[in-house]
Amino acid sequence: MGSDIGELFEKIEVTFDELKGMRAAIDGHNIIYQFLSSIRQPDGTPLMDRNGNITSHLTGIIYRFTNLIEVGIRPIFVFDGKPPDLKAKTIEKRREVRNNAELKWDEAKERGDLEDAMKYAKASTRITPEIIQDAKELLGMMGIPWIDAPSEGEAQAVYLLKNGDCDFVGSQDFDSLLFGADRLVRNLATTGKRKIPGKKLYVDISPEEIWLEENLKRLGITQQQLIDIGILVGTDFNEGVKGVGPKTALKLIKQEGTIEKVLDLLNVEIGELDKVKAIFTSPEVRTDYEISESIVDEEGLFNFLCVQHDFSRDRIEKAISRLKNANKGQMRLDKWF
DNA sequence: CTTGGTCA
DNA sequence: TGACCAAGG
Repeated sequence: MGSDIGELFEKIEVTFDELKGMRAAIDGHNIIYQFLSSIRQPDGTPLMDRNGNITSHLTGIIYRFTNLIEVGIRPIFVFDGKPPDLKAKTIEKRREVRNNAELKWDEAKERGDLEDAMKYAKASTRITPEIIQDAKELLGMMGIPWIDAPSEGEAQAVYLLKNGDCDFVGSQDFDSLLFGADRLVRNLATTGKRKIPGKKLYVDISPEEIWLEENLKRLGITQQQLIDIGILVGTDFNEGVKGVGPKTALKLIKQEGTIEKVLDLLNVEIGELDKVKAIFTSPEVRTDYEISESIVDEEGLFNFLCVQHDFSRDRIEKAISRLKNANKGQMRLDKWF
């Protein structure tokens, strides 16, 4: 979300075979946002049931995670709790951007500009408590465990990783690296086609992993210095220094050693620096969670998706049977090893 | 985003 | 098969 530090890291393409059997801590907010913003009609309208409830995220979750479970990945969703106070400015700014985009979406629709309509519709994506609630209900019935973080979901996901309760963090964002995620996997989807924004061009996208330790070694920095770089560039919790991007930040941190010295050199300040640092170095996490994969609630899924939310019977029956078969395969495998 | 039909 | 595309809810 916040940190623009992605370009500093080396990404390694990875196959699903290599990820087979692994537990993935999924950043729930991140993936739901992606589904909501991308699963839309040409004029930007999201998928909805007959009562006008948005269902784009449910579509995304049922199909993508059926696929992932079928290839042997075991997801654990982590949801955001209460944001740190320092995030208030970011949240307010996002709300303004959303409201503005909503107006422009309407205007674009009126003048029949589909491309603009889609652009502004995506920018107006809003995650409501109902959307999160529906997602959790669906996950439960799919047999996918989820937990609530007390604060930042990414931080909780990294705690799971460090605690041995998952094998990697799955997110498009790089923030988990600031929290110390040893292994981050991006593009965790089985169908690898993605549209290039604004163009009618599609490229093949495959999963890629980022190993934190190797990257720190290659960059010649410590974890603390990576956090310093993130803060210089800007995070959800601070604004960052104007004119300083990832490359400049890396250079300055390597040259000066610490963010304090860099700020002295540039003669600028970052408000509540120690508090921002602490969000990454000692984040608020829950340690008393329980992760339990459950069985597929066939009837519940059919009722929730088809009866309540107007999903196609054929498609959902197929997805349910694939889910059940995948789980059976998993069980058998567990018994053998 | 994913599915599933069509067509070379 | 694989590329392409409309539709999904």
